Amino acid sequence: MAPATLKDVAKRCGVSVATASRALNNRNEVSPATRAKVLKAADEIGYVPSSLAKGLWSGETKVIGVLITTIENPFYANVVSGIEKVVKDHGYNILLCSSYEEVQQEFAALTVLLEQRVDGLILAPVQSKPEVLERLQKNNVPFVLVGRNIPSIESSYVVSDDFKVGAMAAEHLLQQGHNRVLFINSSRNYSAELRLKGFLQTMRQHGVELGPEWVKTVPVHQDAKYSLFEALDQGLKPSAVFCFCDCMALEILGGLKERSFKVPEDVAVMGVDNLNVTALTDPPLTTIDIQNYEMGIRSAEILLKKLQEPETQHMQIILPPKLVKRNST
Amino acid sequence: MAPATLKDVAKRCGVSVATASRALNNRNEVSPATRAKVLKAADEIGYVPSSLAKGLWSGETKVIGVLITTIENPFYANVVSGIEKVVKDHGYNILLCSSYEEVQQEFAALTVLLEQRVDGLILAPVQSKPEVLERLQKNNVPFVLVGRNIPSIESSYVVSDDFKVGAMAAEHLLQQGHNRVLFINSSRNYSAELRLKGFLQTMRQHGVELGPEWVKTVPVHQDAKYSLFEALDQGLKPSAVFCFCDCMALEILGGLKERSFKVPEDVAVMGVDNLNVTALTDPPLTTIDIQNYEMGIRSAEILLKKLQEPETQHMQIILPPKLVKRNST
DNA sequence: CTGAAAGCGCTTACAG
DNA sequence: CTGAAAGCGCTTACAG
Repeated sequence: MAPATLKDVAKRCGVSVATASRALNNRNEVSPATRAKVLKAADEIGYVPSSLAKGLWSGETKVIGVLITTIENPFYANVVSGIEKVVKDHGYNILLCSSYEEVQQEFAALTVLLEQRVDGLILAPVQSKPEVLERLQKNNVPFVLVGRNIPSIESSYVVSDDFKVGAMAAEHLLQQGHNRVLFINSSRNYSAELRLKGFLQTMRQHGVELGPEWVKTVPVHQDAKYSLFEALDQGLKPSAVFCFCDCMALEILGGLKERSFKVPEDVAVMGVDNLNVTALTDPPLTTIDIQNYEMGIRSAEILLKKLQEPETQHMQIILPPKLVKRNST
Repeated sequence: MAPATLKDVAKRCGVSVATASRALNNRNEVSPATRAKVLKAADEIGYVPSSLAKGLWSGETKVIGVLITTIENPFYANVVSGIEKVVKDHGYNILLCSSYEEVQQEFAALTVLLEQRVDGLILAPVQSKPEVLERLQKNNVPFVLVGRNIPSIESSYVVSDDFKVGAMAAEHLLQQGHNRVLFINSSRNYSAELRLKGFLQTMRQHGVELGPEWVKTVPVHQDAKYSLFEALDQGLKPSAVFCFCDCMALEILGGLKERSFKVPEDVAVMGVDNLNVTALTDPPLTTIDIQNYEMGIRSAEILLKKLQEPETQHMQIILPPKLVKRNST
């Protein structure tokens, strides 16, 4: 049985759909008696207005698309949670899509989001190429990048100072006496590029030149520990491992355990994201806090502003990273 | 600028909207030449069909509502990930809502989901009362419960054998020599009730009678460690703590650390969910695997079946729990 | 204060 | 094979 319609409500209390609509939307042209009658009828038959019909008319769906790599990464769970907190208060809902770090899936998800006529979009793009954003611009959908920027295109974004993240890690590890540092990096998104750049440059400034064998890019859908194993099997003897994110750092912790390395005595490990659990791992993980939740909050705020005032200038927020020293380094 | 419409496409290549529609939907009444012309025009102006208009016509939105407590709990991240994997392959998308364990927010989210005319719903209900489900039934929306059942109403669900989860924990802890076990439980959802029942009954069967002071219910939005502190401050001397879920167990681990208890020497700890991180905590956490991801998969499969064959009987799946013994007990 | 009518963007009988 | 028309469930000028 199809859901009740406005027509059903109108019929039940003997008014026109126009009047029923006005009564339910609290327009002031309706007499109190009529309004009461309509509300009662609507309640009795459990009427719930259709966002589809409303959206078709108004041009807005009250739905925000959120396109991330995967919600299984607690970093994004934190971000999404921040987004949700903000948009919910303004009557918006979240349509969640995942790219799983695959360009193709990202593109497919984007199509879905456009079909659903989301009012706006918050996304963490898979790669640093502009195709996806160009499509969004072409379709005139307001969007905000979160966590990762795409440098070749003008847009709003909320990111961490990723160059500094890399530099900060290098400085910390150098200070702890490490110069044989393996960098376990993500695939080619811009944040990964910047962190690498900051990391290598800082190492170099301190006289440590790391060849390409010291940088491993983890293939999508693969446990980071295999990248570590690959390095070890190639004869590398890292005294520390710096990971693109805590998720990878946890995998590295697992890999080191498997190969009977002690952390931090044999090998130090550090990550990025300051996930909740990192305070409780064995050993507690040194990491860099990049304000995950805050990123979600800010990106949502910017998007809402764009929705309210379409002429808003692009806004760029770069949050300062903060070292969280624990016992893994 | 509003998105391109079918009318725009039709105008651009000089056909009627009817023909344009048929060409784009691969209906076989269209001549190849016309079809090509239409597809070209659609591509040129970046036409993306409106799900709103389609949905209004067809009565289906291709959107599945997912209503959980919070995506920040990795258990639900796993579940949602499983759901997503299944529904995506069938052209469905996920509208994600959170209740934050509040009845009121759950109800509000439900309204939103109904307004958006989701084709179906997968939810982890906040409490074990039937109001929410009655509303769904009244609105004739197919739904599947995941993780938590509501016993007073006939429905489809995918859950763990929660009584057994509690019993299993009790048996394991008894076997390790514990009879002063503090149960840190969730608020009154049915899984929590069942786990408690299984736990207490098994303890009793082994001659261990635990008074109500040995069961603490964690208030919503509060770190579980405070419930532990409360018990300790009341003079309880637990030799072990069993937690409703790993999230709480992690918080307990934190609390014990804070109060300088050694785990498992001073106090043993165990949780439920077998979250990824539990293998890497200090110490690695003993837990019970309840097949989080699989729950998502199965619940989505059932929902899809209901969508395809509305007359499908209710289906109940009770997955067997499995003890994962690590070093925290 | 209320109703009939038009229209939001689609799809599909119904004619031709 | 193609088009004009009706309708999905709403909202809002336009009359009255």
